[in-house]
Amino acid sequence: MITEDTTNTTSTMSNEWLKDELNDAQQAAVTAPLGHQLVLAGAGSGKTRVLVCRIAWVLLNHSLSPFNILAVTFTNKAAGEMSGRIASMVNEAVRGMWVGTFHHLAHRLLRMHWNEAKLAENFQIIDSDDQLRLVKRIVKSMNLSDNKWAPKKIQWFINGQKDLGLRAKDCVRDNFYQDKMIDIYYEYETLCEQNDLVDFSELLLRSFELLRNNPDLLQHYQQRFKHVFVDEFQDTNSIQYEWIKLFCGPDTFITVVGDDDQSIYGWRGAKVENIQRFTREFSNVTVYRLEQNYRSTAIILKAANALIANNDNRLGKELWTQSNPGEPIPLYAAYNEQDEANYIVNCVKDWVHQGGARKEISVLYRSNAQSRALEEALLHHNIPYRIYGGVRFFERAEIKDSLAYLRLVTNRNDDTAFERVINTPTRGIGARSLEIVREHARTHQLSLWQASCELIHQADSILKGKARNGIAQFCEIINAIEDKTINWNLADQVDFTLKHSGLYASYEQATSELVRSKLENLKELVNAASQFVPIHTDLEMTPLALFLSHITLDAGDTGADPYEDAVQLMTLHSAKGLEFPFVIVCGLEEGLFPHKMSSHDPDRLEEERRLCYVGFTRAMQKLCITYATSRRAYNSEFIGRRSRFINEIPKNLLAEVRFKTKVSKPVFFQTTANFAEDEKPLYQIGQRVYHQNFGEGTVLDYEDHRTQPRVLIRFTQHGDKWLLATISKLSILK
DNA sequence: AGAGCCATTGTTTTT
DNA sequence: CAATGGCTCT
Repeated sequence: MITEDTTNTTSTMSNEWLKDELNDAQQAAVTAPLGHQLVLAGAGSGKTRVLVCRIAWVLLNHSLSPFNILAVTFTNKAAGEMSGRIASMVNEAVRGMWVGTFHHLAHRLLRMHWNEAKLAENFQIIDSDDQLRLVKRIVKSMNLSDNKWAPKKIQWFINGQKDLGLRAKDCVRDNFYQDKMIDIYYEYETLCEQNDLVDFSELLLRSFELLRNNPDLLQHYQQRFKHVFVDEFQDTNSIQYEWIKLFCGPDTFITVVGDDDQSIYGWRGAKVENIQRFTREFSNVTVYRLEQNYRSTAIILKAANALIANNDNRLGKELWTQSNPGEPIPLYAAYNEQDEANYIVNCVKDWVHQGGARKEISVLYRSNAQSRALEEALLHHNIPYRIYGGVRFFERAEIKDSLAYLRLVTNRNDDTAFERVINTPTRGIGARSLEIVREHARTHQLSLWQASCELIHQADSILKGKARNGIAQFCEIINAIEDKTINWNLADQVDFTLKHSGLYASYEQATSELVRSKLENLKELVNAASQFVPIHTDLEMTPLALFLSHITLDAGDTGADPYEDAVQLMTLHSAKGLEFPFVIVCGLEEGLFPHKMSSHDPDRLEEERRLCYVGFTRAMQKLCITYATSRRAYNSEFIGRRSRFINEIPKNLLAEVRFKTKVSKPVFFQTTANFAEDEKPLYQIGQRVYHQNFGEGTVLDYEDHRTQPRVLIRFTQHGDKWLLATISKLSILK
């Protein structure tokens, strides 16, 4: 049933390399006798190296083949890095080894055993965007107001239940509110079944049930996997824990690696307690601690340690380093978010002036919305940058439209895809005709596709004229794409779909720049298809089906282009597992970081602090932190205090960039305009001004404790200058 | 049927 | 303030 390479290809290496490359603690973990292991690995302590070496060690010294290894990570990046490093260490080692994210491996299981999992062979994976649409449709069809029953809340609820391993039938009905939620959950389950759709949480839950309900299968995998490795164990949720536990048979050893101080996914169900639970539920677990940090300078590490020491809920661990102290951490108090962004731009310029590369710099922020001010500033100064997260490529509307066609080609029962593109581009099918199709589908228990086919072929169809032609045309398009391109290569297939669906044409007509970019995106999709190399070739899937799965599972996980020298912008969450020579953590204000949604609850506050800790510990040589006194949120601007996290860093590690201002009496602008004495504008920090010789600049500071009041202005072209306030002629820019 | 306008509403983090 | 959704007008 399962055919894979079982040859043992690993015996060419000696063990000497371990002695040179690893410190004592690392060596102990790597060379330990077989058994259950818990490795508590602090940030930058060589966690991945230990994991990789341990796998290599087990292969070399315990006559196991790669076939016996299961290694689970959270991100594709981590999985890729792991298999790459193992491969370079042990010849050809990864063949037959299962290395991947929870979601990938679960997906793989379901593809291999779709029948036992009670799925259609051509089931599709939906992302959270599709999921939300589905929930919206259900809420509407149940005649519930989406004010009271916010689709996002319901989506959250459903995923939460699935993460706990609960089906709709297992949920406890405590009150009216939950009752309704569970009803919707039921509807959602049915809809997914009918449409052969599987969401992210479903991948895990379904594959868990698959193994639990099929003892033969379970036994097969338990015997196959002699050694299981789990990375970032602090981020596992309930179902993932159970999932892992299932794989561990009586003869399976398991190694988990984690750091309780870096647990930042509690909000989506991750349970740090899984670490302690692991030591309880698996017998004779040996605990290893990696506490020497190799990444950061001593000052950065001290700051991070001091910060995290404020958390009560810790397993306890103090990182140390032999590195040199490095520079104190610059702390910049910006006037507002623009000033903050400009300061960051200057940091980038300085770094580059000193011979650094832009791609060595990462700017980290709490929420995606913060990227805007940064983008504007970087754009304005022509500094190449790259944003991770935010609106991802495959989430763009035009791409989703294209994918909907491809999904229908793969599976006609995909109603979500059907609804999305039945009238995109417009072909004369309105809400009324669509409702007829929906009604027919509902009464006859058909998919929308099947209903359409029946309706257009009935002699006395309720569907008339234009709409009927439109639907018939649509069905022909889908069928034609499949018939014609069935043996074509993937890129041509996608290209033909875009042509034949009319999507290309609909964007080609328009002239606006916005629409042009959409056309570019479509071409980029074809390009992505041509670049696509299927990995799991052993699965019996068409290249198209593999491509579609790949897109939903790997969307947005595009790593940095090594040739592109761009500043890296990302949230603190997506920075986990990465490191950069120069890290800037911005927006350290109460209410933003820690976020106000988390400030009330002590547990969630600790998670915010861990997030900050993660941010600080990404830095290798230089760390810089900033906050803004005033920040434009949605309607108004709000004045924030500096984050408590800043105050938790010992003063002597910080270098405040600002000068102390001593203002005893108002200081006025000398402007080019003629103002009456009493209406002369006051200097304001953050104010944009223009100087005849120096051009545009921003007021950074002012002081009047000397005989002459003076003002510090940061000019875009000429850098920082102190000017005499009453003499320099400045005009105010709005 | 479709475009465009107005109003409402939501603002954390994501595999 | 932006983005989405619903409504109206053509």
